[in-house]
Amino acid sequence: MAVPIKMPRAARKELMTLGENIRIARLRRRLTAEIVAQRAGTTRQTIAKIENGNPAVKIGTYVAVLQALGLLKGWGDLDDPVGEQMALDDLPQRARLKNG
Amino acid sequence: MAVPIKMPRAARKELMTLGENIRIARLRRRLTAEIVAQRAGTTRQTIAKIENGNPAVKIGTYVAVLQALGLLKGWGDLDDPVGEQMALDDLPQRARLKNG
DNA sequence: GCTCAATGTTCTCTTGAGATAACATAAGGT
DNA sequence: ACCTTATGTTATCTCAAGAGAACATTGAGC
Repeated sequence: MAVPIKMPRAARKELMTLGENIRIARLRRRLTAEIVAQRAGTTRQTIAKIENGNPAVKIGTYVAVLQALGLLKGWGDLDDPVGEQMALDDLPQRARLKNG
Repeated sequence: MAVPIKMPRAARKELMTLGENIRIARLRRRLTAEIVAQRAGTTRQTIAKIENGNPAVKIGTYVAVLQALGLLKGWGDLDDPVGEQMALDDLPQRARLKNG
């Protein structure tokens, strides 16, 4: 197997958590990797990569797999602690750093 | 720009939501795409792809970006409705479909 | 414990993502 | 309004992800 990409520990851990959760969800539904792969339009090898937390998998494949497991809805909603302190109206379209 | 990969509507929409949320989080922090790209070890073009919901971006890059914005923690925790009805102890290591 | 399907693992080949650079456009601050 | 910089956009090139196949291993169910 290809050597996993170099990544910060925390990031790697989070990906492994996500993969493990996906595997658990799959097994709870008694679905084989092959079946999920077909539904998601990919291969079982890629399903394995996802479940192992391989960072070199396209987000589109992840989303397709989540959808195949019925876990997609609301997935894109991040809750941002900073957001609670700042209205959307105050957002600039661009971030300006120095002197302009 | 390359033509986005064919995907189910719901999946595409969820990705666009995630990208928009990432953009909002970035702007709230007054960070340029360039800065976030540097922190995440990628380029501003890829940041743009993420914010536009392009499904052909590696999950590792997403995770790095989320980390750069302080949004990583807990991201890999999916809540599975099915999970509430089934203990982890009952999980098989493999999913068996037919007669074995 | 036997069987066979599910998963692990490795290989080759093709394709497209991502880096880099260059230019165009537009928003923010003064 | 101006000027600077952030972002949009496109093009080229490289390299690895992903598909597909083939074989090894292991677990679920009988």
